Amino acid sequence: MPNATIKDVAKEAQVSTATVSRVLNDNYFVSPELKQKVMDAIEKLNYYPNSVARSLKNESTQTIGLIVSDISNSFFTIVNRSVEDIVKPRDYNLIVCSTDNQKDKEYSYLQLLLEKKVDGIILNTTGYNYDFVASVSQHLPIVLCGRKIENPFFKGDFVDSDNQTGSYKLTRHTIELGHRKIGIIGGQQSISSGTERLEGFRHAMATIDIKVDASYPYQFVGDYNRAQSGYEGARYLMSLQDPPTAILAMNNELAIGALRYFRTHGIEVPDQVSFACYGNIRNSDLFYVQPDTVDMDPRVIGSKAGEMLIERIEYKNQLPNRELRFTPGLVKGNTLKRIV
Amino acid sequence: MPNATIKDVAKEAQVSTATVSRVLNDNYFVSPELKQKVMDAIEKLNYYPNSVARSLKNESTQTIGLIVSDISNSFFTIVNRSVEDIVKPRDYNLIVCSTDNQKDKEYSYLQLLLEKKVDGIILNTTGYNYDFVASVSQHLPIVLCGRKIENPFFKGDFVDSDNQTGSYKLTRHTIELGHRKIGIIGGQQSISSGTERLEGFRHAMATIDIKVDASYPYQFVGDYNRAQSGYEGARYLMSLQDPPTAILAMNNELAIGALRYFRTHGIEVPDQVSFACYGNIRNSDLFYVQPDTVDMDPRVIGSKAGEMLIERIEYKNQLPNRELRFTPGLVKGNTLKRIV
DNA sequence: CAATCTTAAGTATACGTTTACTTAAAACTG
DNA sequence: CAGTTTTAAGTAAACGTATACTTAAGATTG
Repeated sequence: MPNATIKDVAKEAQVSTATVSRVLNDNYFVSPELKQKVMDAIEKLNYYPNSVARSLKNESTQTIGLIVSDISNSFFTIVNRSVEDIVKPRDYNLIVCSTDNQKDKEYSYLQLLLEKKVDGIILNTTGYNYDFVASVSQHLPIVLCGRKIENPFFKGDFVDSDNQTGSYKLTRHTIELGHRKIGIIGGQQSISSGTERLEGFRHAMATIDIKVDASYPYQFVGDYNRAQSGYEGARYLMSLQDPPTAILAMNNELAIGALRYFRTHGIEVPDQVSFACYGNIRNSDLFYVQPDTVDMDPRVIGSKAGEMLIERIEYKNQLPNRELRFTPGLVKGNTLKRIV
Repeated sequence: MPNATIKDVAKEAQVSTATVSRVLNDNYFVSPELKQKVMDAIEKLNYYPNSVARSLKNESTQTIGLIVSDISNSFFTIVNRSVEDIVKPRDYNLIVCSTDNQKDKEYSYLQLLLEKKVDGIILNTTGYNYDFVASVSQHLPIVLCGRKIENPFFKGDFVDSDNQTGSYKLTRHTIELGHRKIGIIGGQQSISSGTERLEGFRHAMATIDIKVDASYPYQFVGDYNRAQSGYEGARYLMSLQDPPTAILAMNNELAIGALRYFRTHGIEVPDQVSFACYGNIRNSDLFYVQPDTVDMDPRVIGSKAGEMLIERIEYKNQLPNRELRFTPGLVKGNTLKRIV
């Protein structure tokens, strides 16, 4: 037996479908007797509503898309969970998508969510589809998470840590510990956090008159989503003729790769090289060293993104663009050492 | 301007909606001229199909529900990703739900996915809603993941590591290293993997004539989803008058908690107590010790679950119940030490 | 108490698709 | 070439719900 529909319930209760619908939605007066009859019929037929039909009629799916570079990155894992915790009580669900930072995948997921008529999207964009994202944003509530979009026509919100300040703080701190040859393993420059963190680094280095440009020797551009690329960055920097005395990894994945390189190659941290990174690393309290980090809580970012998106949905996207930046602090570890 | 519909396209191309639909689905001959006109109209109006309407008509949403205890547990994070990678090419999407192992949450998510008319569910069940799950399984393809269901009427598949064997192997190995006082931090007994792993432990202990029952002193029942509970387990066991010489944690979260306890309380592993756990721990190669583990790859489990579910969907749930068990091996670390 | 207002419930349409059924014209056939 | 078959395209119904509109009966009014 296929599922009962509202018609079956109506027939069973000897009322019209309108009455059944009214009982279900409790948005119109129905006499107690009929209400009871409907309830009984629902019970008897084991009826439950069909959301698809409801969505078609209501033009709202109560579904939110979450597009991130990689849901198995522990940062996004927590973001995912935090968003879920925020939206579930408001009766929203999450469709989760990983782009692997590929333009095509992001594009096709956006298209798909559009077709699925999601009510809104939380997007950690690749940065490559800015025009398309901007165009989608005209009609669909979007909160960008961690990565800004270039297009001035973009409509929506943005949540992130204050990358430039965080990176500046971290670099300044490293400088104050006496370091001058400071290596950086950065992320893609197509991504706002990639450029902003580099910018913070650059500004801090400028305070000691070191110019960070194409000729800066201690720079490696990695991929935020591949720990392996942090590994390669560490190898590159440590293989230089005159290696840096400190290395800063610009996100958690890169940091994991770098630490892996150090460990597997017997490079003592911080005795042989100091180290720090942007962003907390899950369970790093159990690591063989405790990296000094720029604190960035995915929980807060996820919750805020969820809240902002729901607001935007409720206001039918009729809100000014908003930007929320969390100013990060430094968390002391034992991988940054003063040098003389 | 709201989105164009198939009617708008039909009008623009001066054909019927049927023709447009046929062009879209490419499932019926349409003359090249008309086809071109339709394509042009689609292009011009920036039309894309409405999945909700399509789903209503087709009775298929191309959506799969993934219900797990906690999506931020690194094991499920990887499962999630693996499932996504399997189902995406088949045009399925994932709605992800975390139950926190609570009966009510699982129930309401199941109900919700039912209403959303998902095409199938991958379920890491709490174990509490077995009757409901069994009843849902009659009509909707379900693949259980990691936790079996009691009800004999359940219809569907089951994927897991071979818990009993894995746990037996691990315990036997520990015994062979000379341990006799072996502590176990287990999971909920409402969960099949909880009981099975305990059972493997029990069998192995029986080989040295130690009976593991309610009176067994070195047992702590924890919560698979809370590392904190592994911490408490380790504290409990190490605080005993005559503490165990080895402790086995029955999943990755419990293991993390236990290691945390050891580390923060200066308990040397393996000198003061040996340790091992069931299931890989993410990035444990960077930990201060490398736990000996029973290998369990979430990638394989996720992929298989995805594949089996899709098969089950394609065969309209007309398949015998299947059970897939991965026989796990031991991975050597440095936390298990021979004692004399 | 006739005229008007209120209201509980029903009728029927719409949401955007897909497709069974229909139709008209073209292509065969003997 | 009249009769039959094929076929490209159109018409209209259906998926399950929500609700604007309608209706009939009861309540209210002067």
